[in-house]
Amino acid sequence: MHKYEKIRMELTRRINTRDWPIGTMIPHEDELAAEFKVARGTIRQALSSLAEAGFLERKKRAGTRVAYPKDYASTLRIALVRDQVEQGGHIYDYRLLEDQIRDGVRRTLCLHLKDGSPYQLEDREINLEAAPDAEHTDFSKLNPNEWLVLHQPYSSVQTQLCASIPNRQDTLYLNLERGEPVFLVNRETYLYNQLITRVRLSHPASSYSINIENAFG
Amino acid sequence: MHKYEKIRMELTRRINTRDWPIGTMIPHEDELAAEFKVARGTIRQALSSLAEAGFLERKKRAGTRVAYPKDYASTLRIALVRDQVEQGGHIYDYRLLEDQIRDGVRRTLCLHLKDGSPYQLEDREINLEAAPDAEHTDFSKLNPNEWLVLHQPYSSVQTQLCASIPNRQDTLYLNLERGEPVFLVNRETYLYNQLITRVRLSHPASSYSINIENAFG
DNA sequence: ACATTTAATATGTATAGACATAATTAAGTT
DNA sequence: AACTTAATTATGTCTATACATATTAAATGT
Repeated sequence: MHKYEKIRMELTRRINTRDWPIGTMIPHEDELAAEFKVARGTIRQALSSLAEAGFLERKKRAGTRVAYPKDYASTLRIALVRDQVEQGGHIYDYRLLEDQIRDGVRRTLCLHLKDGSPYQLEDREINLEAAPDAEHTDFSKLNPNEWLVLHQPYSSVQTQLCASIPNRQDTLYLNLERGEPVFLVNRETYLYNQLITRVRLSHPASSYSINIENAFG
Repeated sequence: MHKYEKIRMELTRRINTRDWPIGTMIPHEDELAAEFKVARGTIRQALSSLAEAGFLERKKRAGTRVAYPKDYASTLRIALVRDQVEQGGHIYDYRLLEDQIRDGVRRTLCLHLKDGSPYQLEDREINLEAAPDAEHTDFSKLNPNEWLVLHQPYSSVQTQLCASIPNRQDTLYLNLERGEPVFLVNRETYLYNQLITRVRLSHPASSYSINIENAFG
């Protein structure tokens, strides 16, 4: 184990146990460097990663304080649907249900299957002006999401997570129980302010959830 | 603007435009240092942050390659409910509906309001063995979540996001439309493998969503 | 007393060099 | 050909030093 890792562990302990209470200032980099008998750079590596994770707040001249936990910060990773399914050792498959071009927009409807059951319904629009290569691509073998992620440059993504009553398409394709809602992921992808693609991903609520684990040890 | 920021911007551009296609190796640190006429440490600052963000994969001896985008990584920050409400300039209020202790567990039911309307129903259990200070705290003025976050040490958090049919409590308190589902956040908080608290946060689907923005410029 | 200027200081950025480590490649052995 | 061992090399860690910058605290002037 490296020095900065040991130091980060010890500092994390002091924060978690409230030895260093929330809102209080902690010792300066030089003091900590002296305490742990390392160079300032090594202390900085530990402090910076803790600040990045939201546990410390650092300001020039003012020093470093234990952050007031305004939120539970955690890195959410929404994997490609194929990986989501195959990760659990299940069989992935998908079907291209609709595919049409109108007014410079290619619209696709895909059903993604897990062990043969509906897992995700993907309703997508691609702006062909911004992504001309997507006009003549065959999505019957490689799904639109995977193709876009591989070939289409993008620079920002907006994601919305919500619950919803199923729409007609959801009801038609997702094999929902009576009254079962859907979990929605709505996403817009941009390349420098130009919309590339907009997608609505719907999942049966009974068999879909996003799980996040967060350890500060 | 600092050198490493300029460099990171330029490298990001090369990745986004696929000048450096996905999966290919990029030049070594020393080569980039020579190209940009900076020290290796400065290049490392840029490369490390891009690797942290998931755009590059780095391995000793093997070098650095443009990462296959397995997922959309993004930092999800779920704020304290009070901040969520007040952030939009709305009025926050809450009511403690139930509060009882049984078998070493304190169970609380709280309704959080946004401009007087139900926003979140919080159904919580606190393990008093692990959090003895929570036994005699008055939650009628300071809500349990805020108290715990301020006073209770914890070291790991598990969060689940899902959609669901409302249960009896949800129906009773959340003023749901007919057939309206709820958006659920289930969370368990631990201090070194000891369960501190378990909470079920339910929100009316029609007025709640989690929004994430992600820019790589 | 108040506003303004100046000094002090903790963190931030950048450089240079040494050594550690993991993964690959090359060399040597059976 | 297959297996083991040694050399190579790009990234990772650590140190030491210098200067930049933002913010606070002190000094100064009116």
